This record gives sequence, structure tokens and C-alpha cells, in this order.
Amino acid sequence: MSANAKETILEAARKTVQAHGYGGLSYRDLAADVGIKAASIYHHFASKADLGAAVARRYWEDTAAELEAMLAETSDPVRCLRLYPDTFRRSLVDGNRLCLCSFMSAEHANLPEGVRREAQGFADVNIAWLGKVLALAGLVEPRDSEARARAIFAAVSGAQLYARSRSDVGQFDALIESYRASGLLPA
Amino acid sequence: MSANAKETILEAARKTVQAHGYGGLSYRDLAADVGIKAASIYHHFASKADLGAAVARRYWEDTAAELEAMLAETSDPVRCLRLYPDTFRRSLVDGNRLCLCSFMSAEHANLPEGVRREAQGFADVNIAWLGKVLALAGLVEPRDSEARARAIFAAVSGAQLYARSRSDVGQFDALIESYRASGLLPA
DNA sequence: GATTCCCTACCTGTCGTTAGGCAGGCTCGA
DNA sequence: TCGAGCCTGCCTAACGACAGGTAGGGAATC
Repeated sequence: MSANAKETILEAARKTVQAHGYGGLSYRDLAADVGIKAASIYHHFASKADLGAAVARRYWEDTAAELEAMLAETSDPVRCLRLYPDTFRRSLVDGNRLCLCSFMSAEHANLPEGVRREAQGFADVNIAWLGKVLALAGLVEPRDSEARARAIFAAVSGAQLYARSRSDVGQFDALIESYRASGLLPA
Repeated sequence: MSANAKETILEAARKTVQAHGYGGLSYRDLAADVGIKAASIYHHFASKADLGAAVARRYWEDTAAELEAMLAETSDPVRCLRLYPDTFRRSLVDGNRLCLCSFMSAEHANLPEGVRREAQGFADVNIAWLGKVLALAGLVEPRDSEARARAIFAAVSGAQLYARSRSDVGQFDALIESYRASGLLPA
């Protein structure tokens, strides 16, 4: 447990926040999850705010790497747009979890400043990537690509939120399909 | 204070939940808000779960009435679709608040069953109304109107969530405009 | 006289956080 | 090679604050 305790804590905390939010993250429960005591977490993170910020930062870093890898692998922007909703879909499949950024956006008013900032990073990363891919695909006017990117990100987030409220991934799939039918996403 | 204490509590609780969620709703703070003591709330609501369910129920009832009134007033479905995002916009303007249903959807895993059910009622009401209006407007195939209604509801919710995370109503307006430009909403 | 509405006082449990200690592995001078 | 000292990672125990909820009483209303 010792070697990568910090990583184990980060991972467990991420999963908890995606299910119960930052407010639902408790040092005692988290410690029990990873098999240590609550006070021991303070050896790795100075405060809950520090932990929250670290979790959110790791979340967008991982996502940025994953999205870049996807684009590098296929180099087909339209296919990338097709695959994009899958990251959100996976959270739902994995225990009906929400995007960490969405949960923290809801909790916006209760969040320490550092946590808030890192949570926004996730949206920034997604929108930047979508904007780039949309420009590569040439589906929208270049000057509209960032606005469209934001729209796609917000809409997919909303779809995940709705599907989660029904504990039904099928609802997510249907919503994405509707986005394609309506023209928000390429068909 | 006595005559409509229950109503005052419901209203104050609704505003708190829209800002801090069900988890962020505390009997002590709520009591202080309305000018009584925490224990006195139990004369009106038997438990926090009861209060939460009542707040959510009132929320969708009010929304249902408001939407029906709007449709009855203008009887122009396209204009109704144009005005629809305004309900969400108003929450943002009023203290950067979120839709109560969206917040509770995020908190889904932490909610008592009764609260969860009433929170879903809001989405049901919105989707049913949107479906009806879309059918009246004849903008989509009748058999697609409910799916499109769901898509609009989810997308607008997502837009509100994103705008809130930036404390910027302008982002909401821009997102709605993008939805119109892309064809999700009529232009 | 019963009901309504609110009160004070208190219960148990959980929260984030801190103080202080203990065991094992590291470095480094004698 | 040995032991001293230090760092790391974890522990137990406790702190004050706050949570939801309860018991029981007092005053006004019907």
C-alpha cells in the first residue's frame, strides 16, 4: 500500500467525487476505501481542498492526454467527434457516475477556489480539443468552431446528467443520437 | 410570519437547494433565513426528506403551470420554443443559481427516494411540454418530437450548468445561440 | 380544552483537522 | 560495521463545529 498510496488515494477520491461530489467526499470513508486511517491522508494532502484540487487537476490532465491520443491515433476528425461522447458514457457505465467537472460545476458555490479552478480546467481542455477537431473536420466556419465546441461540450454534459438521473445509459445514447439528428453533432 | 410560514420555508429552501444542493440545505441555516428556530420547521415538515420532496414537487408544479400559461398566452409554438430557455436563464441571473432538478440529478446517489422522484418530475414536465410544443410547431416528425424534446431539455440544462461554472450568463446566451445555429433549436 | 406554532435544551453522529507517538528504512560520521 | 539521528508513513485519540432529530413546555387561537 505504501509505494503508491498517494495515487491510490487520488483514484479512490476521484471515484467518490464522481458519485457523491466534493461535499460527499469524507476523509474517513476515503481512508477506509484505501485501507488506512483518516489522519494518514494528511501525510499526502495537506487539506481536503488540496486533495480536491489534486483530484480535479489529475482528472483534466488524464482527459487531455486521452483526447490527444485519440486524435493522434485515428487522425480522422469526424471519427473523433463520433467517439467523443464515449468518455462520458464510460462514467455512466462505471457505477452511474457523473463527470467530475459537472458535479463540481453544480457544487460551484461550495467549492474552495483552488478546486474550482482545476474543475474548470476539464471544460477548457474538452472545448479546446473539440474546437481543434471541428476546425480540422471543416464542418463549421472556422470562427464558429469554438462556440460550437462549447455547445457540444455543454450538451453532452447535460445528456450525461439526465441519463444519470434515470440510471439509464440508454437515455444517454438516445440523446447523443438526437444531437446527431438535429445537426449539433455530425451524423 | 405564522400565516404562511410553510410557504416561506418552501421558498427559502428552494433557493438554498438551487445554490447549494440538497446536501447543502441545513435546518439551522434555513430556520435562520426565515426567522424561526430549527426545531420549529418540524411542525411543517416531518423530516429533511419530506421537506426536500415538497420543495421539488412545488418546483415542478410551478414550472408546469408557468409553461402552460406561456403556451396559452401566445399560442405560437415557435415563439414558445424561443422563450423556453428563459426560465433557466432567470435562475442564473438570480444569484447564479442552478435548476433544482439539475442539482438533484447530480446528487442522485445521495437523495432519499421520495426526493429523487419529485426531482425527476421537473424533467418529465419540461419534456412533455416541449414535446407538445414541437409537435404543434411541426418542426420535427411527430414520432421524433419526444426525443427532440429530451435533447433540448438536456442541452439547455447543460448550458446552464456550464454558464454557472463560469458565473457568466453571457455564456448561457451564447450556448443557446449555438444550439439555434446548429439546428437543435429553431433559429 | 384542544390544536397550532414556536421555543429551549439536548441527543447522537459525523465532519475536517490536529497533537503526539511508534515502527521501519535512510544517511552518515566514528 | 555500528549506532545516532532523521524522514516517511501510518497510528490512536481527541478537538470544536455542525448535522438531523427529539422531548417537553409555553403562549396564542379556535
